Amino acid sequence: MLDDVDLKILKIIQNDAKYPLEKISQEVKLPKSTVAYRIKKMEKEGVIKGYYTHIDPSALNLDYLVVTMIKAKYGQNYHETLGKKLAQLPGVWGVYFILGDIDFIVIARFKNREEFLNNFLEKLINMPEIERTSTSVIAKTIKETPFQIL
Amino acid sequence: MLDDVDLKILKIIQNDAKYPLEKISQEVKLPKSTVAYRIKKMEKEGVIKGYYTHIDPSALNLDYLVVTMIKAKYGQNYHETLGKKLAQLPGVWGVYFILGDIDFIVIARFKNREEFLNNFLEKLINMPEIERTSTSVIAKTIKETPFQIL
DNA sequence: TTTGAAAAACTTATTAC
DNA sequence: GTAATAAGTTTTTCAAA
Repeated sequence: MLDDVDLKILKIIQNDAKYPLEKISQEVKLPKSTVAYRIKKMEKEGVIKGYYTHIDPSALNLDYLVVTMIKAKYGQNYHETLGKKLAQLPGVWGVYFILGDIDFIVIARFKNREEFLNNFLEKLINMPEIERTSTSVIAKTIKETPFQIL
Repeated sequence: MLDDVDLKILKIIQNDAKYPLEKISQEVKLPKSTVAYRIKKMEKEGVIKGYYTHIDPSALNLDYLVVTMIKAKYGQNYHETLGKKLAQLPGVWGVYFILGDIDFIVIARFKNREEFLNNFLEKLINMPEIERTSTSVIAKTIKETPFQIL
């Protein structure tokens, strides 16, 4: 479905969404219009899902990061509803459903401990689908490049 | 440092890096040149760290996702060196240093179980700084929007 | 730091192959 | 799917406030 040229294009734009068509065309040695055609096609097919601006969280004082492990209560569709609820909590950017002793890993960002407690942990406690939770504070983000996949 | 207009601009472009200046200028009710000036300023100051293309990992068959918990051996600068080593492993996009029983949480993406074993786990095993590891397979990514912070 | 206008750069549309 | 050109947009520059 994707050939080498597509991959080369993706590799170029994944870290620089505004990289000019002209330069891409030089690097892949195809005319601008062809590169444009291929990019549009990948957008339509869902290979390219969007173009994001990477904003430094620290600039907004979002320096209180946490990872929370969640075990859901055993029951019918607890996982389904709980996953959705977790994804909607303010500050939460990552919700992963995993196989094992824990059911969910949630990664979230807050301004400070108070916001974490009031906007997040307080709400977790009131969710009936949750059996237990365990939160760790992230002391340092060493790497965070989810969209760098090539 | 950032005023309401800056925040409004960031909010618009965080999910659409290619949103035209003209439309932004209409929405914040300031001329294009002013909006351009502010964006450039935020780029220089590091508030805006880049523009990424969101590529669907499934399009590249990167559907084997894992979360690995790592405990480092007790020692001098094990954490520092280990953190760097983990960040360089292929497939790894998230490395978080946490406070608690575990030292690192690593999130990575592979094509299949074999690539995970050969390119990742095999290498972990050979790192002398590691005390023990525990890996969970992510059954479902419910949310993953690290750069959506506004 | 803001602004408007002009220039430069970039993207899209069109057509043909 | 590729390619060339033309048309249309968007971004950048710049002098002035």
